[in-house]
Amino acid sequence: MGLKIFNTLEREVVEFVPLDPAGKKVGMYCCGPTVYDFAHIGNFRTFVFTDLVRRYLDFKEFDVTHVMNITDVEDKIIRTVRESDTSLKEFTRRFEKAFLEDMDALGCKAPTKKPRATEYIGPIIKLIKKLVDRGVAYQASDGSVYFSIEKYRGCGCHYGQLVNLNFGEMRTGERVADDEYEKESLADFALWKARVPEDGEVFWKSPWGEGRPGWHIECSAMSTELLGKSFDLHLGGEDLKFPHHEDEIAQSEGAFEYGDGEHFVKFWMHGSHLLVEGKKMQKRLGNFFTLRDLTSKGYQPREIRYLMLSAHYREQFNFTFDGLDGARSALGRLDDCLLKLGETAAGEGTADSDVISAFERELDDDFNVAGAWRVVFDWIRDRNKELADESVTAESAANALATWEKINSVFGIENVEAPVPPEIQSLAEERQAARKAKDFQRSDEIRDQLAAQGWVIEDTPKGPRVKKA
RNA sequence: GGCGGGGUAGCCAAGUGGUAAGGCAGGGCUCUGCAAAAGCUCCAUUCGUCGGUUCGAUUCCGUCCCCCGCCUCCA
Repeated sequence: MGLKIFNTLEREVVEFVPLDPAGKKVGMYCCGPTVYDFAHIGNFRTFVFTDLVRRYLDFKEFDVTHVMNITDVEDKIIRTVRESDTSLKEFTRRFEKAFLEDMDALGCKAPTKKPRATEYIGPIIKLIKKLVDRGVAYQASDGSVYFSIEKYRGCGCHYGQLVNLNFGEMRTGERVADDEYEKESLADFALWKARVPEDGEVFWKSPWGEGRPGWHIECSAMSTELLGKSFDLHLGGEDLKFPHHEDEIAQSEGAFEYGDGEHFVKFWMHGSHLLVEGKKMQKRLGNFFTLRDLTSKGYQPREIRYLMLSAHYREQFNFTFDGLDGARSALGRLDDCLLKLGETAAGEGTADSDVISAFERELDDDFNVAGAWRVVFDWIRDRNKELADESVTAESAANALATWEKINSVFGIENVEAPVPPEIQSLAEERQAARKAKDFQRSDEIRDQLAAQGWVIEDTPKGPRVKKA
């Protein structure tokens, strides 16, 4: 069975065939965070999407090198550093740490490599030098180095691979006016920004004088440095298609020699944005959430992850609190079933290959997570039926758990069981004694008391089961 | 204005040229001391609009309406 993905480059769903002749190694690059603030759940939708791709490639037994950059030098960062007492490093490391903690909480596997832009200034300069030497970049009178789209196109290269560009028809809004540099053409973009007083102590030496890298160049430099001039997969949010990814292509294909049919990146994948209650997330609308905002409201990261994994990555997704509550219920159903299976299981199980291949068939189809969840929930219902009519054996339960483990290696919905505190446990025991004595008034009192503390009791034929509400 | 993605039950969300998965919420029943959990069951004659093609369209074509994203340092 082969994986098919929507390749932005081709604008259609195509078979995923890695560059590696053995079909084993996969180089994957994801545009990571700019660490100037806590990331919001919209950002995390993209990272949960890239994690799904990463995990599924692992599941398919590809040998994946997953690179995610950390952008730790950028206009907003420099401004904030200047306005505060911290150093660039101190400031960015703080948010990098927070970002990685959030990623971990959301069940995202750590990328193989997490290069920081500031630690790749050498390769960045090397790459810009290549572009200047090849005549597709120039230093302007302001000292900055720009990429010339005209010269690039003149070399027979194609600018506008990911989006259909029509510069004449484009709206050049306020954002261009902000960018007052001495460029030859409006479409040109900065590779190296000459040092200005506002940059403070944030600068590096280069053949073009002191300055700092432009936005796009870091990704070209780090990806080609770590994955080679051609690699398999590049992912990011849909807003990055243009200009960021388009410029990455231009910088890389402008700098390196590519043979016929060779490209910087073979497959591009873009995740759609998250809306909140039907609207774009904006601070002034009050619908701007970080992961920490949600966890402080009592939501669990796994619930957020589940919610994000309930919609196709190329569909715009509407985040709602109703949806988040629904995610909790759905996960509760999974947890309960798995808990019961765990109580019965013994020995090493074997995953049910029919279920796994049905699951795989769905994900092979450009990550049809909804279809995959259908397979999971149909399977859960069957397991519950067996549990209800007591036809589950220690072996079948173990097999079911092995099946789940395989599924969960892709979905990564952690099920951390809260340990039952001793005082809760003793209350539960007291209630059970009251029940035995048919003192239902007392036992219901205790149940209410437990509920008030966030614990629920389920009476089963095997005795009471205490779990977190 | 240019480019792109959508409109499927109360909500979220798959899907197919042959008569609508799954999840959440809701109703009923079984089980239970009562619950909870679970099971069974009900819940879109209908897939934004209007036309067309077809034996048959939600699925193909065209029209229109609406929503959303990008258009130069935002995932």
